[in-house]
Amino acid sequence: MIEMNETNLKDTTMPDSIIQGEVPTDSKNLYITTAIPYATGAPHIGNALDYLLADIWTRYQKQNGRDVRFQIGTDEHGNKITQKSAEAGLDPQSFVDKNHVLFKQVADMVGASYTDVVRTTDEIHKLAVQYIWQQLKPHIYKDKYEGWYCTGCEQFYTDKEVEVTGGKCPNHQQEYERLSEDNYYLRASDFSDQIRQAIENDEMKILPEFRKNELLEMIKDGVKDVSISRPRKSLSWGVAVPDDPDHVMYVWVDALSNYITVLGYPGNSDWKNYWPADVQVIGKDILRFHALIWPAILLGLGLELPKKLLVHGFVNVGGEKISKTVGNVIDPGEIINKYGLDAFRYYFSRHVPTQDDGDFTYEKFEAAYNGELANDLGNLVLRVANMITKYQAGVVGDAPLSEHDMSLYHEHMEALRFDQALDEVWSKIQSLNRYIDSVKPWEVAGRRESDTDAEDHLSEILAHCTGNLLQIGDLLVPFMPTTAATIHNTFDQGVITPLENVMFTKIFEHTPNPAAKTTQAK
RNA sequence: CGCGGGGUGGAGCAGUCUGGUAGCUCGUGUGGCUCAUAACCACAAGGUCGUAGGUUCAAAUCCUGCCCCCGCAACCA
Repeated sequence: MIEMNETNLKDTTMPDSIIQGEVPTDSKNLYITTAIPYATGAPHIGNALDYLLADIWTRYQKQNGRDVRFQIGTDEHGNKITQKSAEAGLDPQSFVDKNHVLFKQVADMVGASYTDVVRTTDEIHKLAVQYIWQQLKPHIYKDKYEGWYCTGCEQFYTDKEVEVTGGKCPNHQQEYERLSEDNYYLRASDFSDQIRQAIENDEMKILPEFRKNELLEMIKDGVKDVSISRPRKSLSWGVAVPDDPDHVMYVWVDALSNYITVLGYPGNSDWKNYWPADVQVIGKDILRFHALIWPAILLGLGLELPKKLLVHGFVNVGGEKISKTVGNVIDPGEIINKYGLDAFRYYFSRHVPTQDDGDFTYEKFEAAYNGELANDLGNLVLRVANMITKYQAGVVGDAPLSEHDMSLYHEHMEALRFDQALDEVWSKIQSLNRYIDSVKPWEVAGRRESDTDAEDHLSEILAHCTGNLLQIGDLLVPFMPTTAATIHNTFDQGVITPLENVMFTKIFEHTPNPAAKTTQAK
């Protein structure tokens, strides 16, 4: 969806940063990726979080004048797909066609402004992956894989699984056999030192830092080679290994390569304008593959490593792990329908720590919605707009740009701590509420008949408020696009555009309504 | 001895690297204000900082032991 002709414009028409001097000034286009979920079933909140975090970074960079490409997609090969599609009475391709749409819908639902969509069953992807395999050949070797095999399941099981089940397959009630088969292996060990160094010196920066340390500890003795194929008889739904039709690619080379094949690698040289990726957003469960196997592939191809891996955590519900059997799955659509998209984006970007596990309950969500969005922000916008309408017939004086130092906000953004960046915005919102209470514009308005300076003073105050709100609107652009637009539309034109609706109407479905209590007390 | 994260007022967290009045948000109580969505603002109550010891003039912060919670543990995609 990126127009090709945009890529060469950057030299002549590089836009000025909206927020000058606050961001690094290298002018390269940026590329941001999300993990491609396995298209076996329905999307979950973790996928939504991937899309959201990537989108926040994308919008922030676009706001700063960058040209950003943002990829989403699905991983559509493997035995689980074959199995699930059979259960659903579909052929594998129809099955993934159907599921692919579900993931795309979630991305759309959370407002992700992606530019590219990749599917591992795309013809062009499969061809590119085979090309990649060819390039990797100096680092590929064939070896025996030996393990416990169930002829009923037609697959291998780990020692641990065999131990847990007492040596008998629970699905087929038969004993595992010791079998061996040929696998191709990627000699990731060739790149142990390079990978370790890239992680150590932040050339490929892993955020948060404790994940980086965890990983370095894990590979202090080197990176292990990894099996990257299966015999066709045990894995049919996948990309054929070039020059060896009896073998099919296992997930790694196929799926991880999506990050470059979607850019057009190797055929369309436009990929060079975007790779290496600026940020790759992943969940903590897939860090190892992205920090070890993926770099091995890239180094084998002679490509640069991604600049940053943003590792987010999991979302719990009331402290419990989300699980389908427990039935505590949360549906983004339900939240968005009731509270609105911006409220959803707000909660999951501020109250779920960007780089750690978070917790969701409807109580917490609603408390944040009513307390922070409706009371702090919505009410602030309304009270300022109202005073301008009431005291100045809606005319906004010259709003001086707020000279508030927002370097902390930008520091947090650059560090990919979106939660903390929003904390800064809210502290600004609170300051403005305090400011209004301390200067008491309504008293100033009341003095205008007797005090000739009052008129000027009042308009100064309201202009100051307007300037601050416009800045708050700017800062909210990456997080809450609609809200930011509403703020700008209201104050931007020199004359107040009255709000059509109250922002963030109070909702008390999961928290007590204070109105009931106050009435009773008085 | 597998690796890592964490235990701070009712709840959720910051502070620990670079020792020295324990801070923030919510909740609770009192008061103020009226521009505003029963909102906003001020003040107050409430913590022996998991536990036992050690170092120090001084420890949430440094050292040691112990207890508890939570992830990861390589083919699971």
